[in-house]
Amino acid sequence: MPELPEVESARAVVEAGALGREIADVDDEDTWVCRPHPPGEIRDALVGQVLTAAHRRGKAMWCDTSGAAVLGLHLGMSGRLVVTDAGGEPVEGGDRVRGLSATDPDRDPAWDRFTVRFTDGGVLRLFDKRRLGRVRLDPDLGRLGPDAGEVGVAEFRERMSRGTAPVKARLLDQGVVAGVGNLLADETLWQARLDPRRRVDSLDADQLTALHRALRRATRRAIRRGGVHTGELIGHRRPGDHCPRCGGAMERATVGGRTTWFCAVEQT
DNA sequence: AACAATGTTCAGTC
DNA sequence: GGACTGAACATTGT
Repeated sequence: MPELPEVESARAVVEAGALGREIADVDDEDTWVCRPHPPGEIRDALVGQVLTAAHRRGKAMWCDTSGAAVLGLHLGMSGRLVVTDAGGEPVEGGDRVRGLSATDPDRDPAWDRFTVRFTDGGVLRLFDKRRLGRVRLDPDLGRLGPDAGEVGVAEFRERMSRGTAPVKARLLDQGVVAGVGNLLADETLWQARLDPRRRVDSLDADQLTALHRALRRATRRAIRRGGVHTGELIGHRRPGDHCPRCGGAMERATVGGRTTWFCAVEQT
């Protein structure tokens, strides 16, 4: 699930429910998710501290603590954050679409990959079926581009137009602009009526400006509505589907290594 | 059973 | 060295 909008939801949940509570214990035994930290290293850095702020840039999220550590959280392909209060009730915050309640049958505890327990009985957990999420101390954010929902038009044009890659591949490059995933990229390119396979050096200034506007619109709209799966193009990504705007056949391709759906009539 | 999956990274190849 | 591509990563769902 997680692209920028989902991560923003997760960040809001942490901000609303996990700040200022003393950390009693941490389960960091999953050495794959917590690599390169050996078991106990993250726990030792967090126990006795409180989280003081929750930040996000693109799909990267991190928490400041009262100690020296910064806690980096990445949801990967399928990760979600669940914060529960002392009574085990999930904290509401940003995830309006499918909250994972404590009683949700979908919430197999075997998929808890990282857990922070607070002294008041509350819990913050990373729930991740595919285990591609990542927890680490002092994450390196230096290679991330500006956030996709915040980047200005001039900087966007300058960063996007460099090189010769297909425009979708460039959108997915987190070092160019941070936060765009496969679904948001398809949605954005569809809104901008651009062929995902087009090389960035073939785009003129007007098209780059339109792409910027489409990206910010799609990103902010998805945040507002609770996720990328609220986009207009979702549900039109199967063989035989049609463009919700013009009715033309949706076409499938592989661009930037990802399955790509676009309207072959309108996206040129 | 084979393949795709909303992400990142690393090994290759220009 | 930079830009770019494709496979690998771990696991689940179709």
